[in-house]
Amino acid sequence: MKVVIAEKPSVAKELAKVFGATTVKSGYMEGKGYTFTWAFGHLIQLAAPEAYGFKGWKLENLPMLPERFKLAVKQNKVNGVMKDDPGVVKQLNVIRDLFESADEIIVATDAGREGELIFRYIYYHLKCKKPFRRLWISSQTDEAIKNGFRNLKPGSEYDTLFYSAQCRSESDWIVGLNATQALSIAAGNRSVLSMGRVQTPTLAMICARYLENKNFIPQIYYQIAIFLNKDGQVFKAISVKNFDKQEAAQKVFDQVKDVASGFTNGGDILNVEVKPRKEQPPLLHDLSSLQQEANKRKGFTADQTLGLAQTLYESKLITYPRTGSRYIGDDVFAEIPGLVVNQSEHPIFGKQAAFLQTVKLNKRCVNVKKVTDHHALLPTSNKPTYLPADQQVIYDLIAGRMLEAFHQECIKELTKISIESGSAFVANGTVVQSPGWRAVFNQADNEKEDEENPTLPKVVKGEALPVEKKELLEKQTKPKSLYNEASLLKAMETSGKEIEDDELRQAMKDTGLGTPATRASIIETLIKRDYIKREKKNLLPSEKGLAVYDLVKDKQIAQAELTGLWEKRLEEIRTGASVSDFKNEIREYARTITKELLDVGRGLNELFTPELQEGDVLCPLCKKGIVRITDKAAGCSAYASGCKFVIWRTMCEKKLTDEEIMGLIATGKTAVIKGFKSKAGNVFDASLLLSEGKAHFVFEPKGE
DNA sequence: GCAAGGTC
Repeated sequence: MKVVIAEKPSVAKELAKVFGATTVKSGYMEGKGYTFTWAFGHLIQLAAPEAYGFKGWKLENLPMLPERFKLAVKQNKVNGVMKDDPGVVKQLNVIRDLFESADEIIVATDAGREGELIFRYIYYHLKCKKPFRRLWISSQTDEAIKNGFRNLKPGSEYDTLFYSAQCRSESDWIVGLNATQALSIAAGNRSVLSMGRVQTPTLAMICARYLENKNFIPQIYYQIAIFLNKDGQVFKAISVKNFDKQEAAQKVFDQVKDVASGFTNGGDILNVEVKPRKEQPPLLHDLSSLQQEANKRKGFTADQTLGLAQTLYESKLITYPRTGSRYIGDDVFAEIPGLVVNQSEHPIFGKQAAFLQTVKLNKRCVNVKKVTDHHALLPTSNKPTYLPADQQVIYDLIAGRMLEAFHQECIKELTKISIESGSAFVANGTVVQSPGWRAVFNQADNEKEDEENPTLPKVVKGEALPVEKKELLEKQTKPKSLYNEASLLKAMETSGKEIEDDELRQAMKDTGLGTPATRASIIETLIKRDYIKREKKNLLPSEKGLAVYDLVKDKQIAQAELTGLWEKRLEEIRTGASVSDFKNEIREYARTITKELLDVGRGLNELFTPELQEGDVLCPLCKKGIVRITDKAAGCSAYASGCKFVIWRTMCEKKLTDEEIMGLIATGKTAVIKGFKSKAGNVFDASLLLSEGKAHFVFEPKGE
């Protein structure tokens, strides 16, 4: 018997269908001498530090560098305790039994690095020794599946792909877990200060943009606007030059030959330039562009959009959503006319669907070389009947984008009129002559230039027109806007584009920061860690996020380029380069970053220390308010009362043991002060311990 | 209590 294992149930079922294996069993399907089973993504993952004896978060464990990594079943948290995921265990048992009875395994996980890892981790975890061959297809049409099965590859051909995947996985573990624990421990182990190859550069991007925006000093500049009249139609022209100084602008303003200054026709038309501009339709959606569009239009978060798309996918209304490709192959293109027909009744774009049936389809999105693990998002041949409003929005974005992508160019006419009236002016206007793909959603093009005319009258070179009005405009330069989810997702995708090195940039372009499937969860992680928060549509760093950013911004772990560097090496490993060289470098880097973070992380203590104001607490002895003294250089704060007792606490002070506290209490007095709030938002109770002329505040975070 | 990567 041959056992086919897919990455997810939907793919296994598609494959089974093509083979006519229709008997449905628990966790697999069978027929015609084949069984088709599936995983749910990563069932097996690298074991947690505890598996290597690293118990708790302790300085002496760091850096954690397991000699050989162990594999473990994916875990879930149940009532605060990690347990093997029961659904995963059940499916693994199915897979184990099938593998045991198999003559041969056919690996049909997604055609990519992670797909290979998903299978190999299961295979090695089960200690399976059966021979396996690899199915490598990037679409699930019958033709592609049949072809793929006729061309199964020896499993060993993908060994180097597995090594690169394993390196990715282990490196993220080594760097992420060590850096996280190092920073958290250094900052006093009061909360999780997570770090990672993807999340930290993402945080850095948000913080850097926030600071740039906040510290931006707007420059004032001046322009002059004049309004000309052509047979009753008024249009606006702007001075060609911008002026930094008001006086210079005023001088030009005074020279304008307007009607009020006694010039009947003071605007000389020097030139009229008319240029057509063709706008190609946008590419089909991948997950990231869908998330961006849904965020821009409807304010959906990346996470919401992913969830809605997943539901539509499970209802078989759209193709696989976690795709990073915006292209399809010729096999899928053959199905497009039918899919277009399906949209003919659609209330928003049914007419355009009907129109598309009468013209030749634009093949811009058809390029099988640009199809990666999965092709671009499309509606399926199933027609939705009723959908909840939010699902409908996502469905429409996908179906509408399909119509746009195969539609015709939008043709615009750009007109530029050059005018002389004391000095040089220019009037710009754009007229859409043929909307083409823009007719699908019929939405205004929001990328119009500043001060542009909606329509311009027909004027000819050599004419002179009256200048009816003039205005002196005071303007300000604007900072780059804060990140919102749409612009952040885009920046995560293309962070490679700002890299000079060509090869690096190429490696970066295919991957970006994170993957389509994980970007939404990276954003959610940053929010969960209190590093960033949503404010209206924007993503803003918190005080905690900024403090962490400030400590790590110059380190490699905060650079988006790190992913590019890794990708380049991983690709080399895939083509046969040494695995151990890379692994050794990663270990070395983990030692370095651990040391560095342990060192600088102490600076974060400040974040977790309550801010006391004078008068907040009265000294139990002299009844006077306390004052805070901070010595930034030493990284210490002290609190002092007016009486002979000096109340103090240093930031870097060792936490007192229970015995020590009991000893203090035995000799002195205690007072408990409740509910201090630190900058990071943690609430503390403090015990004030008085002893031998000194007193200590002992802060304990609440509810941890 | 940690990463990033999949997917339900």
